[in-house]
Amino acid sequence: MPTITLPDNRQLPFDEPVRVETVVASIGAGLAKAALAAKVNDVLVDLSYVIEQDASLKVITAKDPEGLEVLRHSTAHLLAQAVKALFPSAQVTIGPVIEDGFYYDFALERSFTPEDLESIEAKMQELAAKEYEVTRRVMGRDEAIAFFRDSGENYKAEIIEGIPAGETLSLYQQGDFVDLCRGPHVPNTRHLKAFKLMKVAGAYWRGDSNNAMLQRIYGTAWADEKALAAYLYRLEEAEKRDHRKLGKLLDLFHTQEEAPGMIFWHAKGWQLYRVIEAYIRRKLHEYDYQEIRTPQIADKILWEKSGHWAQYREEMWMTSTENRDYAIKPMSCPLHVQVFKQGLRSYRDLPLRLAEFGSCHRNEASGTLHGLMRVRQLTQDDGHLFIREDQIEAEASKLLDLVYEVYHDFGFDDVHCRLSTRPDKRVGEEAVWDKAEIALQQVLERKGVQWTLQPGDGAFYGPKIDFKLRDCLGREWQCGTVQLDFQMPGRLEAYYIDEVGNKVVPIMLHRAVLGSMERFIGVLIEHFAGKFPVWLAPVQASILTVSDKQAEYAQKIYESLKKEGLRVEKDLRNEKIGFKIREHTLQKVPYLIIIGDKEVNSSQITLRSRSGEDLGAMSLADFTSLLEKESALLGRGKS
RNA sequence: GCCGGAGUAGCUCAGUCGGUAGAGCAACUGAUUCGUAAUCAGUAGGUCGUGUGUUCGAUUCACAUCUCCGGCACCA
Repeated sequence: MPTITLPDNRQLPFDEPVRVETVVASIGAGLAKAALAAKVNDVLVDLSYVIEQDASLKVITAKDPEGLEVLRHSTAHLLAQAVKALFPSAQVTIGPVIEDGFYYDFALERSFTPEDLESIEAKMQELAAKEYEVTRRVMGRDEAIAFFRDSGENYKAEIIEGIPAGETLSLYQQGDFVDLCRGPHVPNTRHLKAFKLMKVAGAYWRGDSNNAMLQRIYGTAWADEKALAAYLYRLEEAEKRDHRKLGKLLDLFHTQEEAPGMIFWHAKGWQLYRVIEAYIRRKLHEYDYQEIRTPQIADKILWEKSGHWAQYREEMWMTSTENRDYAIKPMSCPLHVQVFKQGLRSYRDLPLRLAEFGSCHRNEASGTLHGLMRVRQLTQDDGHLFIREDQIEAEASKLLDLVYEVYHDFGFDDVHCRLSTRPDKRVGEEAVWDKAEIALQQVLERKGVQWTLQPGDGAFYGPKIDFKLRDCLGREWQCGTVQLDFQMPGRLEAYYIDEVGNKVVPIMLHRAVLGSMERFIGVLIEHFAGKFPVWLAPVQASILTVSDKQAEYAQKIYESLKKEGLRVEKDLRNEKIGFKIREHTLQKVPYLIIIGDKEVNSSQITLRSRSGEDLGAMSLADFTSLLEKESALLGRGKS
């Protein structure tokens, strides 16, 4: 005799076990039409689920986040159904929901073409319109294996073989299409309307590059056409922020075939770079670092000792001369250890904080290169702290402060923090790893920052905390990192003398705040969509004359602003003022200074903001103090 | 590295079912001196990513290769 409690605390008594859809129908016809699934005692279930005991019930529609997930998941099934209809020899594998959509992986002897995608999508529309009931049934594990083997679905059978014997599995059927799935699913394909197939790509079976490559079709699905259109518009807008596009448009940098994965910084991009570098230098000073500079290349022997050769040989660039092999440095840590090792170190010297804008070369796989985000020559805002064991917490904690402070100054408040633990390929004893992982976790917990665990993702010498920022399409890029290392100083024979005269191997904290300068600038460009705040903007103001007559006065203004240390450009061309404004606005210059006869006569300037606002006439002194005030805000104010 | 797509003027792109290519913007020249997002006219500009092959003839077809784009794997 279940009594069902609705979210508004209304109670519905039933005489016997009842299907969710029956309950929903008794609430109202409109709701019954919109219902996709339900939460019974907070567990997401199908509408066909039978409630036997007293329970709470919440009906899920496409308006709920869970409803959207169900919708997307069912759309993935619809995709598989359409593919099977058009390509009977295709085998289905998995089709999960992802952010903003779903994908489904298929095994097929040939590749899907973009044209195939169109016909598959049309088929999906056609199938959805048939308003198939989506039905659920359970099957024993062994029976399910046989079922999928018989239908030629070997990948599905393999998945089920990984499930413990004796378990029962749920299968979902719509028309003649059956798929193994945990569910829940929409009750009828008529709910699937607003979807679009986005792209086709290769993906390894079970995510392992030793396995066969499957064909993955990505799609997106929404509650209605309007939401779908809004999503597509959002993508279009995001593409306009692409740092590669803006890098060209704003004349910041370029890349070319002869140097894949390496950046040619143009004057404006390099100006931006230098401002960021100068900012970091101020922070290094504030946090008691010593900036150093170490060689670009070093004997292979050093890398063998440090462990890099064994772990990362593939990615290291090599060069040789006079029968000696050298590696171009992929990172600075072994070289910083060499600096630490010069002279005899005392426990009183610790913590010793060394920093370097280290130019590193890594032979990244060709398919991974991506604008500024993934390059083969990168500059880390690198640092290594040599510390005693009792200093771990204090130093790691200070690092978190530094990282969050810096990100805040650049206007990033959406930082994803990850703790990565021991990987398969590693050096060092398990007990040391235990200690290191616990230490980092404790620091995170005491700081009270939000973080997630990434098991197996640590560096080969120790666990790490990573800070990730998102690009305009929502892809995450690792920027800052804090890595605890109990291995490398010992491998490279570094030690200090403790209070009682013993030689002790220091612990090393590797850290980068921005990560790679290149990547950080890439994210920064997209974050601001090229509209850099005044302190970062390569050109802070452009001086535009209305006609030739004001050239001399404009030149004077230009000189005095330059003398103030401001980054200004002048545009004295014989062009209409509207044209000049357009050009400099497209260049996203924060302030335009308009000089006409009026300004010459009153010894003033007229100011226009990047957003098109007329800020009126003012003296040069007023303008410089305005810029100064705004620069002091860094990236924390308006952009 | 793997799967798929792409590479044509400085930029954005059109085009050639095999007969050596075109637009807009930019550049250059001239006219215009014009007050808040494009003044007008003219000129010049490309061995169609690279190599090899097929062909009377290749930017177009084939093969190889490089780079880029989207994923996957990787990411000290």
